[in-house]
Amino acid sequence: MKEQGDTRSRIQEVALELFTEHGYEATSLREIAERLGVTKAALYYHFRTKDEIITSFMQDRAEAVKEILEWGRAQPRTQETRREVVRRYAEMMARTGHHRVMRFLERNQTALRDHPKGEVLRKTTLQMIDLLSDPGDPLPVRLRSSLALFALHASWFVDPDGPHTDDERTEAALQVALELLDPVDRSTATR
Amino acid sequence: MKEQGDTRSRIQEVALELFTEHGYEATSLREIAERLGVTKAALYYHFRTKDEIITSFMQDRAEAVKEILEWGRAQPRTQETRREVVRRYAEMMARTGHHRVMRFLERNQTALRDHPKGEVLRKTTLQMIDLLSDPGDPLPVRLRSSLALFALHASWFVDPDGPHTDDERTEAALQVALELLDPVDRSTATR
DNA sequence: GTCTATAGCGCGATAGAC
DNA sequence: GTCTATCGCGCTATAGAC
Repeated sequence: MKEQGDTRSRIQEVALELFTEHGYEATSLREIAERLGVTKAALYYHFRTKDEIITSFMQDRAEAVKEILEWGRAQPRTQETRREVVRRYAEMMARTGHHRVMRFLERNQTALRDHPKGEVLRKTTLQMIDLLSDPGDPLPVRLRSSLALFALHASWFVDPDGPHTDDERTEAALQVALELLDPVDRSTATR
Repeated sequence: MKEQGDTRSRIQEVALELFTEHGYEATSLREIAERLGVTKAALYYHFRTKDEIITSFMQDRAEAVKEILEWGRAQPRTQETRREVVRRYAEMMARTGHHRVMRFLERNQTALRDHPKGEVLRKTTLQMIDLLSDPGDPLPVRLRSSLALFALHASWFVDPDGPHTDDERTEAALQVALELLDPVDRSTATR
């Protein structure tokens, strides 16, 4: 996903928005073309299929997650490593607009069920959860790990009309995710 | 959604499963009919449109949530009320299979974007969040409320191949949701 | 690099027999 | 209550002109 304003990038930009807003299957190439002021056939010059449009931006998102994953696996399996993994994920997210692609993926889970790149991206997310807790841990622990990761994504869509800045969203996401990762002992804690 | 095995119920059952698994738009009436061993035309005897199939099971889910919502609004706006709202939601969920319809809704967000019943169900969920925290509360608080509700749904889909019983899922969901609702003061808490 | 025109297909939905 | 047969539509994708 380049920031450049060439036709190829503009197609990706508009497609990601429409696919997220109205759904991948529900969005026709005609709609994308109309929004851009060109015809369907023009899109086929830049992308060989409708599928290739989404492949193009899911690819590098999966690679960004894999990078964090590999760093985490090379570290000792401590709680501090887990905290750092979450911090790196949050930082990457804020830096790359990762959450926009994740939202697209989330809202088109069913349509992308058998999509190779969708599967890869979903699988890396599951591996992130397995890095934040052990697969054999009790269900509440597993649930908290899943929610920690989900919190990072969800923070961008809570109170969408609220006055929250991007920095506030990143900070809130990180705070809540870290809480979920290190639940305090409630039997001795003060309220 | 009756438990009876008549054709109408079986259509709803199969449709909900396929719509959740492969997506509403991606699932054709032909597929549903084939799975049931009948023809498309037979479906049209029981439901006038494809749309009506999903309307039929989203309707009463929205009403179940509204019931809890109305009870909660009639109570004093205390933390104990909020806890009880979450408990009642969890109980209703375990009792009615609510989570299956919520998962369907979640995974077909885009397709159901302009669907009247989908909007109602989504709106009642947002109103639940507004019951668990004030719309003006700081972002982390809002995020926790959203996650509390999401935890109740998500608990059914974490570790899908794990050995967890329905009771364990309900209990874990409730525990984590209540934690999110009443975060302890970490500055004085013991780890 | 973008156009017009169209092929080819599967969809939701309907008509009417049994 | 379920069948066969079919209609009309909009979709992805392609061919070939400019």
